[in-house]
Amino acid sequence: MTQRMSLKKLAAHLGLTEGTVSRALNNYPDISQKTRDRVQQAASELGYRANPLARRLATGIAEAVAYIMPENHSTISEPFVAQLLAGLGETLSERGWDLLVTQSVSAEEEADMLHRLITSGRVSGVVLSRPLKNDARIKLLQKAKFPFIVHGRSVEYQDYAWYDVDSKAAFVAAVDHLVALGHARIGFIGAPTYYNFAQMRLDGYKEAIVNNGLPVDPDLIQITELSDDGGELAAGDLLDRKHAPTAFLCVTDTQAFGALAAIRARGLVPGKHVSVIGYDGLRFSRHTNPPLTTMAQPQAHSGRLLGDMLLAIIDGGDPKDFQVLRSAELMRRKSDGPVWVETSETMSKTWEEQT
Amino acid sequence: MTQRMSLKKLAAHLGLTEGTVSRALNNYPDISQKTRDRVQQAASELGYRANPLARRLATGIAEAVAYIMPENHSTISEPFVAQLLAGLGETLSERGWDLLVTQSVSAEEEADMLHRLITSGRVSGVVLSRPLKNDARIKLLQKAKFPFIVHGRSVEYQDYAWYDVDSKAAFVAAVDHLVALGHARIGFIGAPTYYNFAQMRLDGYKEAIVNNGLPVDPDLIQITELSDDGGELAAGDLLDRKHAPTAFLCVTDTQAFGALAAIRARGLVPGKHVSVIGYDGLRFSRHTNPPLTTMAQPQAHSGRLLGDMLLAIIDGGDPKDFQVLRSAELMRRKSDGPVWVETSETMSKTWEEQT
DNA sequence: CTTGTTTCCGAAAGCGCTTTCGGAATAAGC
DNA sequence: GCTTATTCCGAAAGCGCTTTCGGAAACAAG
Repeated sequence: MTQRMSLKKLAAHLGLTEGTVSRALNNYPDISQKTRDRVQQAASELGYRANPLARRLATGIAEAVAYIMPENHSTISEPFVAQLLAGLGETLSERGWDLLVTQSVSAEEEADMLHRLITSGRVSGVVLSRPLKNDARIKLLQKAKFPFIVHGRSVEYQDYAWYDVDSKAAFVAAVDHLVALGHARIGFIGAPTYYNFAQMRLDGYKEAIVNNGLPVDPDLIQITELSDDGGELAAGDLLDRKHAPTAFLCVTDTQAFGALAAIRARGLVPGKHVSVIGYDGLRFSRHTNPPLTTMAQPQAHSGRLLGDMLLAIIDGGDPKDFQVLRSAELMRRKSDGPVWVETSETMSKTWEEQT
Repeated sequence: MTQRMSLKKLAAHLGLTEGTVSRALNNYPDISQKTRDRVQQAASELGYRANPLARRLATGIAEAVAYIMPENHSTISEPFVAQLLAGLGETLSERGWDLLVTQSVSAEEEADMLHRLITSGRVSGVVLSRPLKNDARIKLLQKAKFPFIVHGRSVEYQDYAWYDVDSKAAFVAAVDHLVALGHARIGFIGAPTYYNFAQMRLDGYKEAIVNNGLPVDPDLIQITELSDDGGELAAGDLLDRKHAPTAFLCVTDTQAFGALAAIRARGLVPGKHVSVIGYDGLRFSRHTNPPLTTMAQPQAHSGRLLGDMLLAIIDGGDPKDFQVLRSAELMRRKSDGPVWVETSETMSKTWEEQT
């Protein structure tokens, strides 16, 4: 362990040329089996490992992939990035590749950052997350013909690879579920619709409302920020109105946490007086008060899956062949229930007075 | 944008030598101000950016840092890795450096992985997290004289850089708080003590118990896994005993979630019949039932801090000069309260019957 | 035994940058 | 005006590996 082993030293030790040793190690066909074995054994005995930087420069293959973290890290909105990174890292390490993590400061800066990243040669592929409705990053990557995959879908999703959960269908199911419970005034707590996932969930909500013969009431739709506070504010606002909704559908579990808080703060009990359903299926959601009913997305091996798909594309696969849509499932806990029927006594009272 | 700009082309364009252009761009003193300006302007006009791989190979500086993710990603035990990564990434990107993320499969493999990582030249520094009591990784890095910083402390923490929260003191404070509320039988729900943080918290607990003139009862100490389920099992076990504790101290908020569940499952109300205090101060903890009282650690800019310290060490700073200890604060919510005094009626009844 | 094939390895040119060294050109010193 | 210092740039040798090309040696074919 005096000095790091180098190809040159290995070659000298074997009485061979650097080029020959290199080809022997990389299983070139023009090396006899005998010397190949000799070289590989010596390499492992001396603990030789090619310097990745040198190899990458020589081959032009970065042997690394970048994960672009979504912004909004100030909220608890990213409970699964650790899981996703673990999965990604697992796939990559099997190939000996590196996983880079980057994060943009602003949206405009992000395109710039991404451009620098892919032209710098540091990575051979990119995984994007939480795409916008009309995402400049996707356009950029497509134009550059750079391998990438996106976690989620943008509006036009024909031509690139993605992994997503059908949250529109999930919201349809959630609305249907609530309607079946007798709810007719269902509040929607959403996120800015430049996020395509927010748009899709809103679409699902509206579609299902209509299909159930209910009116789409714009007053019942609140767009707010992706945090518990956002959810609390939005739900509170809706609850304080004349015709408060009897149920809430939230775009994320995190917002649903806030909605629960808003309901409790008004002396009502979630799941009894007012229902709320979240989306995500965070492990944590079972601990809320009451335990949150939510549309759980299968996030088990999404990291691995994304990694495998990206590698396949880097290897020359057609991105169009890599589009997988999973579906979410209603995980019923305690925050939903039949619409609260007011008794004759309580009929004329306000919520507050009922406590 | 036909072909990526190279030093060679830039040099040709300027009628200069590659070496000269390189030195001009890197502000070497042996380049006249005039040509330096000329070069730098041309470079920015033509959008030239040095190829990082080539630069790294030539200089021997990896311009990258690795974050070793803690294992246990199956639990929700790592809610802040996203935040930490964001902070780290921010610091690094200001310098144009990369952030690598790796994760080990097994503990033994980790030492190997780490050794390969630091000898491969891919990174200039490493940030470790959640050190074990006697951490082989730290020894390895020290022996190799490789720049690193650890998030948390190991047993011997004189000679290297670390950032940690004084969780021992936090547990002393928590015990004092509970004792002041009249609690004399305080259960401790801990984690395997090969994690040094688990050991330190246990030490704090024991020390405070003794200082308060109470007996350290081994039966009150449960070591379990770092998850909500672990906490629930451990708390349940304790609650079902003859002399159940009147309060729980949990090593993490996540475990505390489980403890709350165990208490509620037995028809008791946390914060009234049985107190529980967690540790971490997760944002999420305000949403439990009831809202969790916890020792909140300042995790605001830990990522940035770790990054800055590591860079300073890489720049030649003495690791011993980079040791910062923050303290946690009691964040009182609703899961703690004075010890439950049984009335004469309930005196002889069991917990279950009281509901 | 010659000619034509294969097999296998050496030589050398990169990959795109950095950095040391030496020397021409210019400025300073007397 | 000549010597001694400075200033500034060119030349060249790496960094540690890969990959193409050509040719000597070994083999097969006639």
